[in-house]
Amino acid sequence: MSISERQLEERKMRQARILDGALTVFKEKGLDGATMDEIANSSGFGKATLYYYFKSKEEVLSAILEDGWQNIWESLEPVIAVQDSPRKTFVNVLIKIAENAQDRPGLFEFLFNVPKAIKLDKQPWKDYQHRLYAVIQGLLEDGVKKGEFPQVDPQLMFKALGGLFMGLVFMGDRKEPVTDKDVENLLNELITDPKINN
Amino acid sequence: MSISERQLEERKMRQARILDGALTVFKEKGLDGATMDEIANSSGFGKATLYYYFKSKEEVLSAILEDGWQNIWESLEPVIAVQDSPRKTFVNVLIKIAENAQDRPGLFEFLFNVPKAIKLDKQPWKDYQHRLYAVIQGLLEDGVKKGEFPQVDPQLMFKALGGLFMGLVFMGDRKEPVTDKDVENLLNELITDPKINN
DNA sequence: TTATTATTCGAATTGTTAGTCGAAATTTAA
DNA sequence: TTAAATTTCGACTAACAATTCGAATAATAA
Repeated sequence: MSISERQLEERKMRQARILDGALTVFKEKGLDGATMDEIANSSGFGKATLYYYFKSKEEVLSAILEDGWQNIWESLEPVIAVQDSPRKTFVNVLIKIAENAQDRPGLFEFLFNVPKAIKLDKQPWKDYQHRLYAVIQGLLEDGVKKGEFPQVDPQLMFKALGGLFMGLVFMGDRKEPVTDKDVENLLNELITDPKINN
Repeated sequence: MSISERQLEERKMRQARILDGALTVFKEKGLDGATMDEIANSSGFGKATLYYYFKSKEEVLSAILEDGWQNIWESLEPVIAVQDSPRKTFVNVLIKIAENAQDRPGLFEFLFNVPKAIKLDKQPWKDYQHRLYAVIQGLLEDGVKKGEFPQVDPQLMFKALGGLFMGLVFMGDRKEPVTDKDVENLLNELITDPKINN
């Protein structure tokens, strides 16, 4: 008899616990500043135990990113699958991401910001990231084509919205969920010419 | 007789050389990944010599940032001093920054991106950075007040433009200088509603 | 119960790197 | 020319941190 279902589950719990502690330390001390000793402390295990569950420090980091991106992606799939106008789908995607971010504060900022500081390819989470960005790009392009967005180069819009959206979701002390009103406001604020509104 | 003018100058040259090599290594290996041995190699000195010119690795980094920001700021001062419409001044500021960036490729991306990865306060270059951001904010606010920009929350516009501008200056392989046409395009692309143009 | 397997962990090991030392080479100036 | 000052640098040290070791403890199953 090998390991039981329950045992497997508990193992996953312990791994998650380690990942949680690691995230805390990574965020506080940075990727290099974080030590395995601190991660061990912060997650309530002895240092050597970490190596029972993960091959290396790098693998701990990878697991955080892999897990996180997989979660985002899976929560997004149903939203993307719905056939609707590009603009509505786009708004729903942003809302869903914001929901995720609110569920696990800290994790998502990490997910979106850490990659800049990482070199190694063959990181499986990059695949999720690329898929997400491709979907958003696609929605923007379709939306622009159908006149649902201003006739801006979708690339430009992507970058501008990126900055704005990160600000909305990650900054500030907002505790309430992000609504479609919020996202529509974002879009309107970005593209409204005062000569028309005033 | 103490050190001569020429000697002082040569010393500065050597420091600059070290800073150049350090920048290369920092960009390639990251702040923590960069070793003093590599920096020594890359700049053509022995490791111990680095410590003759700088107290520590951290001081090398500080010097890069301090130098860089000071240069930006000093090149910007005359542009800012000119009394003109906020929008024109704003455009000129962006152009001047782009010029700087083209003069020393690599340095400016570093200047604008590294700060996120740094903790320690009392970094004198932060002062330049804050001054620059304050000026830009001020120009946006004045410009919005005078109707030269769309009636957007200047904070939002700041963030959106930040992303776009970085894209314009740092990405791509563009070798020609950034013109006011480019910047005006940027602004127009961002704020133009298709219902008006088409 | 008892043998086997899974889990835990502090101590030891190993490798890495920032920073120091002391001597040598070079430059300066008298 | 030569003594003092400046500059250079390879080898050494000390600290720190990732990873491994090996033994102990706990859970499982027969």
